Amino acid sequence: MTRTRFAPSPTGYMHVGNLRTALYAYLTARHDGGQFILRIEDTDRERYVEGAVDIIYNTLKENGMTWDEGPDVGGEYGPYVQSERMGMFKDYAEQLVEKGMAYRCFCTEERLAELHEQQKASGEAVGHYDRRCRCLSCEEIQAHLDAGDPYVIRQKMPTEGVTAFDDIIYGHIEVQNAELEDQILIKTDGMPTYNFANVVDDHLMAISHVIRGSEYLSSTPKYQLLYQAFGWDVPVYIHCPPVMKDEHNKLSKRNGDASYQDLVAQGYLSEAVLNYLLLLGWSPKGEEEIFSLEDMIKIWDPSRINKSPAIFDIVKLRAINAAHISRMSDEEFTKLAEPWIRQTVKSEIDMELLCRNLKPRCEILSDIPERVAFIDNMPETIDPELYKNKKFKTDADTALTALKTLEPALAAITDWTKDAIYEACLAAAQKLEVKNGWLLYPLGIALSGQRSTPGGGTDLAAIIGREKTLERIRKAIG
RNA sequence: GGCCCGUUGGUCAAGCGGUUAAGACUCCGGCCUCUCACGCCGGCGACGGGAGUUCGAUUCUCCCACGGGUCACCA
Repeated sequence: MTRTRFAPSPTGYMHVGNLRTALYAYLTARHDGGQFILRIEDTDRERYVEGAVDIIYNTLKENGMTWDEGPDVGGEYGPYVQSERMGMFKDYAEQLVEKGMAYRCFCTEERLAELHEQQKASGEAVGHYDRRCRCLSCEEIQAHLDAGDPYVIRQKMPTEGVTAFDDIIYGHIEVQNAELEDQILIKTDGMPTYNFANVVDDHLMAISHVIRGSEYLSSTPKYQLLYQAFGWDVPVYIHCPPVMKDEHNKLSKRNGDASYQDLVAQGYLSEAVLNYLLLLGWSPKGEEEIFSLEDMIKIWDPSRINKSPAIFDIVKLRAINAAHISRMSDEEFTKLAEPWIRQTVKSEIDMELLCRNLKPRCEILSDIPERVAFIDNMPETIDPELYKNKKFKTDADTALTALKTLEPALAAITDWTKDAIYEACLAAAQKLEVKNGWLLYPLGIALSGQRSTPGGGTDLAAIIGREKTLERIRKAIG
């Protein structure tokens, strides 16, 4: 049974790299018909941010990623909040001590610091604990214990040989055991270190696939040895490369890079963000790139995750967002777009027609307010240059003629609809023996005061209504 | 610095010994068209470097360069 977990720390907004990891874990579980578990790793009180857990819940929910077990929904492997599990780890570490795979270390922080200085001075391999307490006699240990000396429990690493593991993405990786430090499992306060808690939790929760960032690649051999020491089955490892801001820097909330929440606030669709994230570091087998979450579950294959870091490209995200918008129904789009339109347009308009015209013209929702602002706010004067169009051979002079022709023709319309307006304009053009564009291009300019508009002249007329249309034409005629 | 990992156009990427080295985004043309956009057609643009192995390397091996990660009683 495939069981994956997403184990975020509640430290604030969810950044996109994190969301991507959640997605990959979710997809791996769902593709196999397995379970997706949410575990909150909140033991770092320093970085804990109030409300961050809700952000995690909401982000996953907004994206349709449901979890089968978690703090809020429970499950048979709980509790799912790490801080509530803290008491259970010491026993596991003691088991290892009894097996001779771990040992108590009574070295003080001062000695460790001293050791570090010495190592630095002598130029030998820095950082590693010298394993002094590894060969303490029973009597010595008992003496320390009797004296009530504080101690940590360290993992006893093999001194020779290699430890190997297999990663779905990176393949077979081997490291020399001599490189490994006797890492601390249980701190002096009796609480586990992250690495230890993580292994025990994953085992206890029966996690079958561990999906996490590639920064854990170098600590995985230690994890591997822990699983072996306990005699537990090792999970399948899937290490994902980081999402980068540029060639050198990881995307992070620290330097204010866009979080998922920021992107949504900027008018990106959550489906599009998720779709983009799917593609950032992973590629589907075929050519199709636009997917719903359901599609993703079907086609997901973790072995196609790329090995190298991927740079986050907002331009591509925009394109994916546009693709999702264009695939929406007009009704759906209208519902989403209306609040954005209403930011700059208060007057009564043909909302449906506007939205139909807007849909293929906006890549993200926040493009909208500025695009439609002309509806309520026309510039005082229209730059005559705008009337120039090479193809239709128009300029300010021809525009004047055109608008003078249009004014009575439009004024005569009783049924103010896009079709009726268009018909009337066509008739006028025929009468004048000119191309439609010659007549209609200036109309769009006169009604909007800008070159780029959501729809042609007749669309605009229908959208803003008869009164405004005639008023603007008359003003343009002067 | 030690160890681990990576390196295909500007970006995301396919490729898994023999290909005119896909595709997407961007950019540039053209078509369509009542503007702009959408759409369609076309174009520019890449295997980090050097040795091997091989009849043949983007693909395998080694070295170098560059980049990333990791070396806590943080998670």
